[in-house]
Amino acid sequence: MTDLAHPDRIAKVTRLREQGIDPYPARGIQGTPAAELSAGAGTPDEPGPLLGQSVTVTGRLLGMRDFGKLIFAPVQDLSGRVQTGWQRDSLTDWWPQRKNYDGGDIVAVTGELGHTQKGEPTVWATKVTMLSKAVAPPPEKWHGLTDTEQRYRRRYVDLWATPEVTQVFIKRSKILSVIRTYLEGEGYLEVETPTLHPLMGGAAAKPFITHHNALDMDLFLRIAPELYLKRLIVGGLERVFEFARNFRNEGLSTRHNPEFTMLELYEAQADYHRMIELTEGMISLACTAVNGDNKATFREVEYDFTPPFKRASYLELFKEHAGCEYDDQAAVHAKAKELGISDTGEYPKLMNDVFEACVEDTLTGPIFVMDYPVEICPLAKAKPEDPRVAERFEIFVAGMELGNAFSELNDPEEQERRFVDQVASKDPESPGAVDYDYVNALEYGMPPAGGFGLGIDRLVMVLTGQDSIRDVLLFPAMRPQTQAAIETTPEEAGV
RNA sequence: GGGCGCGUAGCUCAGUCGGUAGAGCAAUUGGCUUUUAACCAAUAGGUCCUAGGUUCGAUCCCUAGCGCGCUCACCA
Repeated sequence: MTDLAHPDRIAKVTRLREQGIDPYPARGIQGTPAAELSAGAGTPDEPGPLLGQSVTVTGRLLGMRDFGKLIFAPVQDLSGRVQTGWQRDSLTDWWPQRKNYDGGDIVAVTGELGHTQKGEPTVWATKVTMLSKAVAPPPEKWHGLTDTEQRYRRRYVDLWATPEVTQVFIKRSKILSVIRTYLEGEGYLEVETPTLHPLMGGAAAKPFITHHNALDMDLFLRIAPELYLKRLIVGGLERVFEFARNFRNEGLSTRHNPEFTMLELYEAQADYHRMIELTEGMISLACTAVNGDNKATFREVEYDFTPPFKRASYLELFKEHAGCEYDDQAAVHAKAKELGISDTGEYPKLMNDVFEACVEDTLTGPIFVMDYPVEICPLAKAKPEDPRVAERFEIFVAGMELGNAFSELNDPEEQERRFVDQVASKDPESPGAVDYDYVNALEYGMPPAGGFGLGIDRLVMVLTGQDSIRDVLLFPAMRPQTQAAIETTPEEAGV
């Protein structure tokens, strides 16, 4: 037992057992959702279809009020709450053990559905069954859990103590479901690719490194599924998508969690224009699924996701906000200095840093930023009409990058050259070795293809109006709380 | 990693201009058959985040650390 278990409640567990009652019975009891009972009872003036029927409700006891010979005991389940009324005269045999029941306990209550004098739908109990005794007391009934640390650490309490939290995660599930259904309707195949990668690639980020004992080799937790999914396009699967959990060994913020979910999809014979169509389609559907229409309010600003979204050219945005041409190195260096951006010696990175500093905050969105300089797009195909830029877009909402797409590079020679350049780069986030197996895949011929990656967590933030990525992750990354957890090394844990 | 803020009962919070702490809810006991933040009375519950320092005395002041939040940096 931890010190959260209350001695009085532990004593009640013993008392229940002494009375021959199992406080943790093996079988559950199926009931009717609380919300259905509330609705089904109607009002005293307009009785609902369930009024007067014998019903059962199963859930957590919260907010009990004891009047001596009558106890009002609301029961909460996933659907909501319904009040139950326990009367001594209807529960004669059971009555003496009522004191073994506390707020937080999981119970089943059976009885006739009726109303109180004030018209509150109420299950008038003829039977009360303990399904699980809570030895830890619930949070304070009015304020609930407000300490964000406690909410994230003890989500198993937060979810029922803060009902809005549950709604966010129900919406997250709906968003995933709608996107999946949409893509399947477009002929896409959902696939799963490795999470343990022998080489890092498909994005630029610091990786987590782990070790496989039997193979005696280091492996990277994937930072992106991109190169595997494109291998499947070479393999002829034509349209594939994956809800990929990616891992990046970088800082935490309201927009960053070390593991996050990215939807990536690839479509043969498509280009980035087709990716725009899919992006607009899935985001609009997802928004409607959770908000009823194409509007979502995020950080006190309303966004409209009715297609088509705005488009703007990277080069033009650069000129407009940075005040110089993207390839005017002297001017860009001057601008970088003015903004206090450190120069790593890589001009394309510096140029893009200037773009991000000058432009990103202005991208209220939803907006597609189109046609990025080819130097910062190692996996994208150059635009035939203007080889200075790659056929790539990023979609922004609230100044936040939500997704990234391009017409995929499928020239093996060009790909190999760009990989070699990356490896030679001083950037510590560049891959350490060329992925020759991927080059080899391209040598077999990858059809022209469009690809797209969408940050699911950020999309959920925007669509559900949550300011922090932690509020859309059930268990956001936190430092371990207990000293024991900190001091237990992997070896001690038997790993 | 930098800056700012916070850390007191199971929960939500007061408070002590330095003399080892209180309220409400939760819990326990008693009362109450129509409440819905029920009510009334009583009881119990605290390493005041940790470790040093200053002091006759530290929960309070100082230093360091730990944890959390916000923010900046980082972030294809």
